Amino acid sequence: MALTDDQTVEIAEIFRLMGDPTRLKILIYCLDGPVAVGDLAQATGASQSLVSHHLRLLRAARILRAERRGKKVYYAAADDHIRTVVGDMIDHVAEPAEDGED
Amino acid sequence: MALTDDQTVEIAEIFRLMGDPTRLKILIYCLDGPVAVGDLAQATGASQSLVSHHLRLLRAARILRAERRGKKVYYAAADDHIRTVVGDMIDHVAEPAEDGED
DNA sequence: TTAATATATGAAAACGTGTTCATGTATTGA
DNA sequence: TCAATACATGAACACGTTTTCATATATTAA
Repeated sequence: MALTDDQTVEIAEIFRLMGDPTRLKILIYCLDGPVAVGDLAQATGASQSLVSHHLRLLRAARILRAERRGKKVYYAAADDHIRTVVGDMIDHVAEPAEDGED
Repeated sequence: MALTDDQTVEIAEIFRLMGDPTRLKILIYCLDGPVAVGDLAQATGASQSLVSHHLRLLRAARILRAERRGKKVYYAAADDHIRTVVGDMIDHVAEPAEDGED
């Protein structure tokens, strides 16, 4: 599986966006279904403004997608790859360390 | 699957480390087996010093593990979760975009 | 021990990112 | 239209990170 330089940079960009605790919390809350911005702010403990800023980045990278219903805007994971990647990482952290580490 | 705050921060840290193009290139080259530092520098086009700095971070986070053989030090992915996460992400980028995006 | 090769590390420069605050836009209901 | 709710955005501050350069450590061979 050979990647172009652009593809590598694209993947790095997605990982980078997942690499901030506030953004990752937002993302995890969105994994199981659409969540409104206000609810994300409350769940994460971050300000509404900060959540919106992060949501814009996650949306631009196609990690989340937005859908307006009336006054509220609901965000959800863009696709199953995102869910799988985060799920794998959760497994990685949950699992006891493997043999031979330092 | 509920995560503690510490676990969320730990996962974010791993994603963050994968989120730099130079580091991600290093990581991808290490996915299929141990690679020496000098070879990583040549493959990525980064300086030996920069590669070493990045390797230290990847090692500290248990994303890569090091093994010395004579003068050379070989780095490889620490476990299968790492391989799986990167593999999923490669699929994500390779796949055509899903329906309904903007 | 000395030289050569391979890797690691400390400090500083250059650059980028997360967060807050104030304000703007969109939607609904009266 | 006016007020209220929900979300988005621009600017600026504060902070952290990537990278380079010089130098140090480890291993092997002579």
